[in-house]
Amino acid sequence: MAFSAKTEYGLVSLLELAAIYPQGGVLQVAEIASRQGIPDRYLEQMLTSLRRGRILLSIRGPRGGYQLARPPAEIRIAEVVACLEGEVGSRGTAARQSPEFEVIGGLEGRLEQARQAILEGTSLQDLLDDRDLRLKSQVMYFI
Amino acid sequence: MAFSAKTEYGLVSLLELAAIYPQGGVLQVAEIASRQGIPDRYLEQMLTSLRRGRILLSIRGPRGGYQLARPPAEIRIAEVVACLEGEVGSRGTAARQSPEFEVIGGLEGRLEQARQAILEGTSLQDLLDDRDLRLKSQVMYFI
DNA sequence: CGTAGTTCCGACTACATCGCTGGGGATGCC
DNA sequence: GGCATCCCCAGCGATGTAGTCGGAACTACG
Repeated sequence: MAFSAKTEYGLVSLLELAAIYPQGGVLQVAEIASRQGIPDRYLEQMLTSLRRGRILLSIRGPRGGYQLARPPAEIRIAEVVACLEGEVGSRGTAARQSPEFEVIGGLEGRLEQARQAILEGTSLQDLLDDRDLRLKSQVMYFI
Repeated sequence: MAFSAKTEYGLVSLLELAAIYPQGGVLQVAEIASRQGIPDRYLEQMLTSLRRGRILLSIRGPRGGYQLARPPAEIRIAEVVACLEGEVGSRGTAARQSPEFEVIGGLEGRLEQARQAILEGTSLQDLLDDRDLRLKSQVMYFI
């Protein structure tokens, strides 16, 4: 898996919220959790992270829930991923100081860069379009 | 870090061996370990994995050691990485079966594919060339 | 105003993996 | 035979991951 469970759970939740964003849609933790088969008390933490990262807005009290803070086209996946799996102090051990380790470090840099390019180049809207395409073809297959 | 310590250690060792491959070079675990500042008993395990993956040959007894099984240009980094961080049964938890999870899975697939393309497209010789370039510019800076 | 439905916050546990160490065995040159 | 080297595998501490829990804070509604 390229993503941790945390990241996956957060992303599917954002997808659900993105799908109903035009209607100013709000969903509760329990709704998303039960529909996606995710432990709700766990999902809670991801949505809290996303709120702190200003990707979600929360509404407290009865009839509360979460909604996107911005339109799906303005939410880059890179931002979401950073928000969900960031928070780890002192990334990695200080790289060794030999030419060989430097070369490997360069390769790692290129890998990270390629990954980042994809995540930066993908918006929540893109994933939503992907989902709608799948749903549509699924329906046509059903007919 | 894009690589685990295991993978980094294995790669720098291969780089050292690649540098002396034309002379049919052999190095011992202890030599590589001390020069790169790696715990030798740990490095031993990586080199054993690489031997099992037919990337290294080993010579036992006094004046023994390890050498590349093939020229550096014929060793793809993808193969090395797979050999070093593979060995984990049942890759990841079975992906959930909702359209949203499938979309995320697709994104993960694209990420893995981009990573794999880089690792497949890079040979040990490429990294060696990179290292030689760094060494050369380091020397010129020294002068 | 009270209550019930929610989000919010932080602590806790169980388990796996990672980085590393250690004990001995096998092999082979001298 | 002795020593240098690789070989195999067991275990250990620290860290991270996935998930659980108790309860406080907030707020819509009757």
